[in-house]
Amino acid sequence: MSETKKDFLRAIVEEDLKAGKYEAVHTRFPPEPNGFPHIGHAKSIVLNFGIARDFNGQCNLRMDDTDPTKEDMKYVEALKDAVKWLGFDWGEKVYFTSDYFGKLYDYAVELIKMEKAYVDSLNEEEIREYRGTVTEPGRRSKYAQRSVEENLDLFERMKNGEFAEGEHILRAKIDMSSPNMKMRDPLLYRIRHASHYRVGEGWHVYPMYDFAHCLSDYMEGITHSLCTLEFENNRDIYDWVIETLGLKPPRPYQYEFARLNMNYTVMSKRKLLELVEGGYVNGWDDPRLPTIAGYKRRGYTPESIITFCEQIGVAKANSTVDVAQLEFCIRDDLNTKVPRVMCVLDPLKVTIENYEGSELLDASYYPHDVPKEGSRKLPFSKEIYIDKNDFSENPPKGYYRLTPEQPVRLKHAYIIACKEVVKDAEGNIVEIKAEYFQDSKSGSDTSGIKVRSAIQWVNAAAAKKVEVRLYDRLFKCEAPEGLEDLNPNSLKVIKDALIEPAVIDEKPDVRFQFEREGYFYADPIDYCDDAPVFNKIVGLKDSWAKKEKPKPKPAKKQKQPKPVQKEGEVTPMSAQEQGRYDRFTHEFKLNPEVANTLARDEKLAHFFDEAVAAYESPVIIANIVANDVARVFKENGSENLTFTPKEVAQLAKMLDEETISSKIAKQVFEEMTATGKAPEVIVEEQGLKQISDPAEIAPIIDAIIAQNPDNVAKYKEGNQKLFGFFIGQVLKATGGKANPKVVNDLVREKLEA
RNA sequence: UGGGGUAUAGCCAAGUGGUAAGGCAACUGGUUUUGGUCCAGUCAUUCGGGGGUUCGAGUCCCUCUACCCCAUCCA
Repeated sequence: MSETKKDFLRAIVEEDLKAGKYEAVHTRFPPEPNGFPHIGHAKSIVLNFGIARDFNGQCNLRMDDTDPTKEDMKYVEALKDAVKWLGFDWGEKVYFTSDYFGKLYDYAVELIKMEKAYVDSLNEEEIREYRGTVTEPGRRSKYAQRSVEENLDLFERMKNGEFAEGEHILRAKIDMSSPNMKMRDPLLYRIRHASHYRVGEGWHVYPMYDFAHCLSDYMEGITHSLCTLEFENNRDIYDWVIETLGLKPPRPYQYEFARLNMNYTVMSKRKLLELVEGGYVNGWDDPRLPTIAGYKRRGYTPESIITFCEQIGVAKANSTVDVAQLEFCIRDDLNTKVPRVMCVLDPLKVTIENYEGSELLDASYYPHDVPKEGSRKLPFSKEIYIDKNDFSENPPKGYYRLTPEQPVRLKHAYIIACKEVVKDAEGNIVEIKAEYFQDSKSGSDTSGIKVRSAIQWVNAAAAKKVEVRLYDRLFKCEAPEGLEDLNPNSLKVIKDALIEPAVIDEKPDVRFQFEREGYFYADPIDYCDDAPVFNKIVGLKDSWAKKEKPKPKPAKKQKQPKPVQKEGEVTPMSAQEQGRYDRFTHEFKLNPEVANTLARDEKLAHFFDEAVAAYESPVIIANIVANDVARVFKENGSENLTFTPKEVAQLAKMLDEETISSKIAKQVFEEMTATGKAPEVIVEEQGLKQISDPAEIAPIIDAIIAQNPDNVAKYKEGNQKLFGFFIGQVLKATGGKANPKVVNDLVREKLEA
């Protein structure tokens, strides 16, 4: 395992491995081949293959192809391409759920024989109706009573194609009134007289996801089956199938994580398809799309996508990642990799009136801070082009580029100054007449002229014309709903940009940084030397653009008077609960909150009463019961307790008599729930008696203070938070046994001294 | 509405009772022949709200709120 922080899934894997639950980890990436993979798939690929790599395990690539009406070989190829492009290896072969149709069928037959599955003959509408709703239980179909023989016969005839689609269906016999809708006799097999893209015509029944997936995982020896959050409710079926079939361990377990969402784009198959089929973009590999093919065509590197997936982490909270995070990853990757060249997107002619002849300038492909070798020759002469943005007749404040008063350096060449601005009839600037300073040549500048910026340029005679495709976000708002949110300016094509000749003649790379513009990629499909085409991958960060037109700040975050949250109504207590509450507050003088917790929970209240009967210290006992015991009840249920009310009373007694501190009491209670030992025994065995003697504690505090001079200083400067740090250190040094009250007093005394 | 989940900065996200990690974004300043990179620094008295337990709570207990998922013969 690398030094990178572990996400919760890796933590589970590590623990399972350590506990010897499995010999090795085995994951799988299981897409349905019914659409093109996008960056959300990349997250899953990086996760599944990444875990396998980190723990020296394996990851299968499996096509989950159980719906013959939707799947296609072209998607299989696209999925394979995506995994390969990202640099992962699926080993010997690609797995297909459709390869298991035979075995799956046998498992279904087994379920029928166990009377755990039946052929239902309700129609679609009836099935829906019988299922009930989220608040009302469903009811079972009368066909659930069919005999094993009849079910076997029917199921076989379903397979043989003797029935029409929808006439019969195979269902698991679970529980039609389960609070989990997914468990109300889920559908296992449906009749489809369709040709499957891989297995062809042989089958007339096809397994459903919930039946096929868990068994496919099992048959492949998968250990950790990772899927997205929307399958949380399906986990019960996953476990039911494996358990009911009595499959031998080791068996796989399902874990869920949040799927990737990103702002300014859409990720759902349906919406992506709408964009492609509606012609809003140019195919599945349109560089504006979040598809893998799109990123690839745009010029993103697989490394940058992988880094992105690793950076965003894996968790269970639904979230939307800022696309700026992805853009950072590709900039960061390309910065140290690609050559810098000069391209003028919006040319403005500059004639250097005092320059005669021509020369070839030496120009490194990489800046001083990129440790790579390589250079080209830059032809220079009288007529050049610069970008229109790099000249301003009436410059705004803070403008560093060329103006009538301000000279500028031509990158790798000379410093020039504007002599005259030539305009057309409408007043548009069409040309700049300039002069150059002979002794300002790049690398041997003795002119002493200070310029604020160096701009890109191309030689008019030698430059090549190129098409440049500028991509912006596909949608204009962060959380697009539909087509109406499309950004009308997401694609801007510049037909006549000018680029320095070496890019075409020497081809030092396929990706470039166009100096001061951004990163660009020679389009892998449309590019040819006679008509070069470059895609903009991502722009450079541009702090000038931000300064020039600051974004409308989203309403400065001013201290708002915290929005008062509406409190919902608390359900009133029943008469019995009210009675208990009154008794607890009056007879035992319990804190109202604690009394409330106890009174509302029958089992806790009972436990409390029994404990108080054993040792009359109601307040302490109530606190333990309402907090710690309540936790155990919540986690493990109130049956099969490993401790008794009497033992809790004993624990309270030790607390009451100050034999142990409340911190140690928690620890002892943990031990009681884990081992079932009596509290006195635990305290005795582990020597947990509280240390209250200041003489014993003081030297420890002195040592801690001596070891942490920095923190002592910070504390004295007023950092009150550090007080807790010192207490923590002292308690740690004493194994938690020091009396925290004594420690508090002593530490304060010594620190203030 | 029954059930299952989730909530830590503008966006992700660590954190298993003892000083609120890290990345992105943003903002200072320095270096710079890219308004890039790099470097230095700033950016949560507080973890959805309210109570409780504790010497000490983002972490334990109670409660409320908001959002997501489930009633496809899709996966």
